[in-house]
Amino acid sequence: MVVTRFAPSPTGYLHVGGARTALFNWLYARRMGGTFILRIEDTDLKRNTPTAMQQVIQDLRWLGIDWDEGPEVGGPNGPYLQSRRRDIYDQYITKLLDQGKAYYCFDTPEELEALRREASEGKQGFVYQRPDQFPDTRDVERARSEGRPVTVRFAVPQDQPIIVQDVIRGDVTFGPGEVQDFIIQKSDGFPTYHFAVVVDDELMGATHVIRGQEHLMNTPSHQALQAALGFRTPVYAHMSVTVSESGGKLSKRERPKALRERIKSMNDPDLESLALAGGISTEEMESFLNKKTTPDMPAIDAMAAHLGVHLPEINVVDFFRSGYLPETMVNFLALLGWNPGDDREVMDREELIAAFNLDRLSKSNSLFDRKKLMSFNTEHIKRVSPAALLGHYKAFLAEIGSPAARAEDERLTRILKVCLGARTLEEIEQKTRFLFVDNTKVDYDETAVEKVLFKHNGLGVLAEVGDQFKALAEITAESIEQVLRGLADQKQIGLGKVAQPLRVAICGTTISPPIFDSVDMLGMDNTLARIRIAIEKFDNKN
RNA sequence: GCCCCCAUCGUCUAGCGGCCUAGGACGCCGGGUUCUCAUCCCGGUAACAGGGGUUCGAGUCCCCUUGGGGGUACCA
Repeated sequence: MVVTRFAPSPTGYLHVGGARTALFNWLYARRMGGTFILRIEDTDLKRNTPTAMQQVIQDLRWLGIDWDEGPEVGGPNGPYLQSRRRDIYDQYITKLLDQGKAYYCFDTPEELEALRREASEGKQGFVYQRPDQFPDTRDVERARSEGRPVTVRFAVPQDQPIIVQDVIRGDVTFGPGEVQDFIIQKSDGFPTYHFAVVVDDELMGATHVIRGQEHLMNTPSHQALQAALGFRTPVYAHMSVTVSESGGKLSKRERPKALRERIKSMNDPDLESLALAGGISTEEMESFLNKKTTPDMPAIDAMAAHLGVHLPEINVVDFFRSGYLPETMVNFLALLGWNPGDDREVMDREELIAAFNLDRLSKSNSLFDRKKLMSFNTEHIKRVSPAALLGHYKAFLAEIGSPAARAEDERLTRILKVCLGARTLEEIEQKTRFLFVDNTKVDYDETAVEKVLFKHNGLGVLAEVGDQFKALAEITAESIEQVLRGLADQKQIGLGKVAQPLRVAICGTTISPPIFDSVDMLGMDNTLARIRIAIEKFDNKN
């Protein structure tokens, strides 16, 4: 029986790197008919944010990654929040202490820092000196009374090499002395990650640990701990890392960075109103631009929205808000460091599960290519069922607060149908926003008006279109098409010369779904009203 | 500094000693379809990081160099 787990620390939204790790573990469990566990690693009080767990859970749900054990669903090996498992960790810490396999330390962070600095100045690696005699309980009491911090360190056996058998990388050997003693219990009484992960993976029965390459160096420590506690060693798979276009690990810092660069590239940014939009002070803005501090994500998002700039998506929720489908994300993320071994690329969850295995994971890092992601999204928009697409679209509209969110399903279905070929849901929303604004509130694009209405007798043609529409008995996309094509033929001009003025009149821009559908969806009354308004508004200016 | 991992088109990758004059996809460039945008169709461009071995034969195995990434926390 295969048991895998995803163990995020709740520090904020789930980012794509974490989503990929979750996905690989989930795919493997599903492929093998095993169990997938969600465990929250909240052992660092300083880093945890209260809502982060909910955000991570939401993001996983959106992706369609479900868990058999974990928060909200329970399970036989709970609790699934490490902060609620303190007594369990304490038992094992005591055991190691009693067996002389771990020892108390009283160093202050400052002392350790000084030792490290000294080592690096001498171009030496820092090695913690294990005392010849381990402190006893009296020493602990004395240290406590002196106000010194008390931590517990694991004494890593130094006589044997430790071999990590990684399914992706093969055997990786760490010589004796290369793995040094490390803290397993912090001075606040919480276990460190290294300890909690080992205990929980044992107790929860994890058979396979699929995680990022950044954990490879931690693995010998974990194995030493497993040996000392008499635990199994799970199968390890250290995946390649996903890097961003700007080089380096795909990081949450990219969004603030992109925004900062954008602001700095503006010749006269209105910093005051921008700070206001972000809900931060002008001092904070100053500090942000000088790379001293970074406002929180909502502030960054708000400022980006205020400027109308598109920040690179990093968190799963960013992709949702940009109009990507969960199917796209799952497919694309799965192909970052894995492939099915044939030429298939566009796949749904079931196909991925059926094809997934651990032997086809690649060793080298991969770059997150947004262009390819977009092409995958185009494919999935065409591939998912109309009902599923409608569901995704409604969720998207609600998330971004679009006025279209209130539209009936039938109307939205029509919109999706005529927008097939769109690359993102955002594109569809923007392209059909004109359907949801008041006739008098159409936002006319200056260059579009200039280019289409003022040239080639655009307004004149528009007036004729209006006249013919008024005379139209039956109103369907087909009859509208007949009118427009007939008019173009009659005037010996291209259809574009007829369609574009009409498009600008009803949409305000030169971009919309096919004009016949656009008119039909808007309704003839509204169309005639907008034609009249456009002519009144622009005729005298020509 | 030390330790570890990695290395095929711009990008994701196929390739597990001869099937490779290196395949696919995205991008890009050119052409076509079209009422706009997008889609769609056709064509093209483009890679085995460098140097040594091993072998009858190396993209595929070994070593070195270079480059990239990661680790070196009372973060996970």
